[in-house]
Amino acid sequence: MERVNFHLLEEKWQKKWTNKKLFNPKFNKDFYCLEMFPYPSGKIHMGHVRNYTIGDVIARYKFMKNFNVLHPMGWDAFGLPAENAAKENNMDPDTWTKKNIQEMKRQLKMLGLSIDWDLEVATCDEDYYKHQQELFIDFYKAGLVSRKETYVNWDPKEKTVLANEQVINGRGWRSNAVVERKKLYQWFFNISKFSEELLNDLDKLENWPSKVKLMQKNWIGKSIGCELNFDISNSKKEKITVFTTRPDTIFGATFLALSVDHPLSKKFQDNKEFLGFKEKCLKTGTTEEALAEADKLGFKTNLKAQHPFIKGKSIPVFFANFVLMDYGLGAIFGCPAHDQRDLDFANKYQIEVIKVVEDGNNKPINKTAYTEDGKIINSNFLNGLSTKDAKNKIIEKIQALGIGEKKINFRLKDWGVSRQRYWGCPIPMIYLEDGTVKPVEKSELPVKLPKNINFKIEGNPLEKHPDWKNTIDKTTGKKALRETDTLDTFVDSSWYYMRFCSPNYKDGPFDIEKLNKWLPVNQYIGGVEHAILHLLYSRFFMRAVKLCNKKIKVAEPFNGLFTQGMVCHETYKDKNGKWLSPEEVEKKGDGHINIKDNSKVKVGPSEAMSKSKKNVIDPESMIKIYGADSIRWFILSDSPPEKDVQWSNQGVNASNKFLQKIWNLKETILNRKEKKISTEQEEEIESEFNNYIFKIENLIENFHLNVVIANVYEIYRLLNGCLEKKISNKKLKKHFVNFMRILLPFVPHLSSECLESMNIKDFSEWPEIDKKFKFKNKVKVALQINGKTKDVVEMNSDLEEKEAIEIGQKNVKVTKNIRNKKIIKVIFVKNRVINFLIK
RNA sequence: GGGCAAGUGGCGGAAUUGGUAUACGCGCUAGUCUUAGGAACUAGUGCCGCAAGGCUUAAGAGUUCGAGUCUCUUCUUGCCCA
Repeated sequence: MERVNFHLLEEKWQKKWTNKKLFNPKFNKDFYCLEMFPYPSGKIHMGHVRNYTIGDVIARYKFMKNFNVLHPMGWDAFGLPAENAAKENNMDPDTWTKKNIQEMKRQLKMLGLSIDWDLEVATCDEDYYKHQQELFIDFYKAGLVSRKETYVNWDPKEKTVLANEQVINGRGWRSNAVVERKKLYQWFFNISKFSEELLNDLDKLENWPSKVKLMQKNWIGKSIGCELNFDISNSKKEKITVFTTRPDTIFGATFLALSVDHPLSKKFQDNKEFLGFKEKCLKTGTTEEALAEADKLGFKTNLKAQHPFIKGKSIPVFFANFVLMDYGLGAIFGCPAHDQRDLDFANKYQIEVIKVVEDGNNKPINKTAYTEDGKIINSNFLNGLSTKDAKNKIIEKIQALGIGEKKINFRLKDWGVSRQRYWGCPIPMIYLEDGTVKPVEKSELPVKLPKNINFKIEGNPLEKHPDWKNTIDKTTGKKALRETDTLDTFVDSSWYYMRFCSPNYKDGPFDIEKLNKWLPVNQYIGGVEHAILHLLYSRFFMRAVKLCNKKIKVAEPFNGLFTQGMVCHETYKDKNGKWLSPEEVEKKGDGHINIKDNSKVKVGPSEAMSKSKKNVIDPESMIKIYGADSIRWFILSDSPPEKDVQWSNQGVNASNKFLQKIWNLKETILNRKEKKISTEQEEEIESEFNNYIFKIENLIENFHLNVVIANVYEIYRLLNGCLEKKISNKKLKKHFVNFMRILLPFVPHLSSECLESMNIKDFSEWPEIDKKFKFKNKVKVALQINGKTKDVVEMNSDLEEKEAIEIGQKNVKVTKNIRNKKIIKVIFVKNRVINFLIK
């Protein structure tokens, strides 16, 4: 049998698809299929292969189902690695990025993806970021952008601001340096204006994984609470207003804690001890986790607050490191018995602990706070109520007394978008000498990045540039300074799916008509690591854009979302504990050896492929050995797409062998001698084949791609078995052609070649289900005695109860079991089960 | 600590959603052929048992004619939040 040359074949079909512009939209029903675009790091990795293969199956399947498919690809091209490369290799970030894009594009093309490359965009292109600057200005004018001085997570090593999720255990995710708090003027997108909407509209996203929706819900973090005023007994002018989500525990309040930035701190600005304390606080990160973990530090003031519901009770006022100015009001009341942080603090500073929620034991609260719900005690008029009822009652009371009011609080804060970096989209704002801050005129866009930056100088490259920031305000002719921060790269990726609808549009970020036509994205596919921020920011952008332009009809950017799992591989360590890559390791007998010196290798657990652990398999070298189709086939075959998949060389090898067998089957069918024909046998096959098509359609629509592949193996067996059956060549060829059509989204090169050699011209048709054969005429029915299956027999489908039971009763295994016993009852489930209950 | 998933052969995993548990693939075993290979083909492969048969979906209970699937308890693992 002829060996398939996968390489020649794949090259041939890739050329054909490109030349024919096969993937430019042309039908009527629209389908927008989008995979998360990659960061151009230099080479594609297996995660990309998996992501884009899944997307390609969906896109090609929809294309064959006569949809007009939009399937674009682009590059998330701004970001820090380009700057690091610039530092290390003295290379211009632009050149470095474009080179990587070329390389990765070449590699992606080897996979034979059905991408319309005419739509390609890179976020670092002037043509892209120009429009992003327009959007920024539109948002600014619509009141969706603000400039605020806030604390940021400052990475002292990278000299830049980190987002909360880039801080891991108090350290920078990349640099591993201890993160500090630093006050900076920052640009913000006012995403919190949409908190309620972003939360409520999650319910409308029916085709999103509920896991992702839950994560977003928790991230937005809506909580109901109230503000409450405390009088200061020894300073009549002052009042402290706190925010709390637990007003029901007010009778357990034994201290107040203020943020070091609270307005009252001004009273202590000459107090050396306080200033020292404040400095200490800045060493703590700003994440909730860091705050909870940190040692609780306090600075006791001489102020005494008056408890609003216990006459004559005064409680001490502290400044504390775990209270932040930008959450709530920067002031809380501490109820140590029912909040762990408060309890840790109280234990440290010998503050009274009063239990006000019944915890089911009579012991006093010691080291662990009781944070669950329960019955209220020790609380005067709240006694006996549940926490929930007490919350309502106390809020009512507080409002009636005019000492506070009900407030809804969100965990979601405004999105700080300023980054002190070069390789990003310049923020199109200028500062005049008189203090005016204003956007750059749109006619002056884009604000371009300067070339010839010296990356050896520390700090913000745009700030350090000799003259880039000097400019002139177009309208007044006055001297001005440019904003030298660039935008967070999450901004770039928050609207690229909009740009794809009209990537070459010159008069704005997008052609609104096209935007309305294509959005929302029907199927978005990517890693679950973007479940929160990227998706939330994109949802914000869609709303912001809609707010700025009433003609836009789209509410949510992504209708369907699928999050795929990671690609994993075993990890290897040599005798010295150093990581080894799979190429340096060989399997020998039961163990593994280092090919360098035959020494034993320690095999670790399978983990997500990562450079640091060296457990990486390079897609291109795999394609060079096995061909793209084999790689595509394997990466889909072994695990459900939403779960992690284990890379296995044996698995790829098996995929490759199977594809070769398909080719051989085609050759055999083409050379087959005509057989005698039995209509009955032909119909049986026809019916089975129809069942498979029906089944596979459902499986693809539900992303059970690994099960599709299991079914394909069965179809192969079915067709292979047909060779010797009484089936005409014509019928057999027809089935094989349909088989190839089912396979086309998965292994497009091989199927195309097979279809061509069977003289098929149109590859864009998905096989139709012949309703006549949709359901099997024979079914297998389980015969049970007292619920235990004793035998399985074939019966005509849809047999009525009486007839079926009669057949069942004659079955040998059944009669044997029934002997000497009485049938009390028979349970009959059509086409499934006959269950005899005997005694 | 809280929330959400999940737990099925030696391994990756199926199971039409309450109706044949272990499909399909890998691996393994035996055999055939050969230009002796990391090829191809055939058969076998959950556990116990010579067999008839019995047992089996992390453990235990419950609902049901019938439970991998539903309910409760316990254990383990993963993810997210703290």
